Amino acid sequence: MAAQKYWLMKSEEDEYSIRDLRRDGKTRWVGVRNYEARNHMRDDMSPGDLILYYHSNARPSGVVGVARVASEPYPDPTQFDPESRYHDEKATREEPRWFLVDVEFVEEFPRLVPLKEIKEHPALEKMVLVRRMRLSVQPVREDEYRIVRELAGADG
DNA sequence: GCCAACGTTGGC
DNA sequence: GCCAACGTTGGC
Repeated sequence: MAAQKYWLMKSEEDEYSIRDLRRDGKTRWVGVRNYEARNHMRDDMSPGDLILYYHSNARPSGVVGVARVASEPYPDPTQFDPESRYHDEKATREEPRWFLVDVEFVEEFPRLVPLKEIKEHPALEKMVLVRRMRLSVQPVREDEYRIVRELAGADG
């Protein structure tokens, strides 16, 4: 049994919020078009990994809940679809460029943990979220995951 | 809506 | 392979 892994994934609140994920139960994480984010999904994610769900472009932005990786990585079908906003004309089915995983709802926190609070927390200063802007899929350490959940007032 | 950060593209 | 131009992310 492999060690439990943790991630943080960003979604614009207006685009696909944690309420949308709760309603749907599960969704394809389509539209990631950044290589580093893709590599995390394609190379390192496994079913059962836990995800801090982050609302960007929100008021305020922050971590709002937990989701779980619910599939093995596979090619993002929107890259092949000329009608999609995520279409990539350089991608082929023989050589897909973009990969994703399915993500399922686990919990919405009693309260949002604002980015500001994460930035100011001494034990969270090494979080990728704090150190790197503009990375929508990123690894999280177990202690960071635990602290964020505590800040959110989540049970367990 | 503004704009800084920063990843990607393409000319050379 | 460098790097300027460009486009996007995402906080505020």
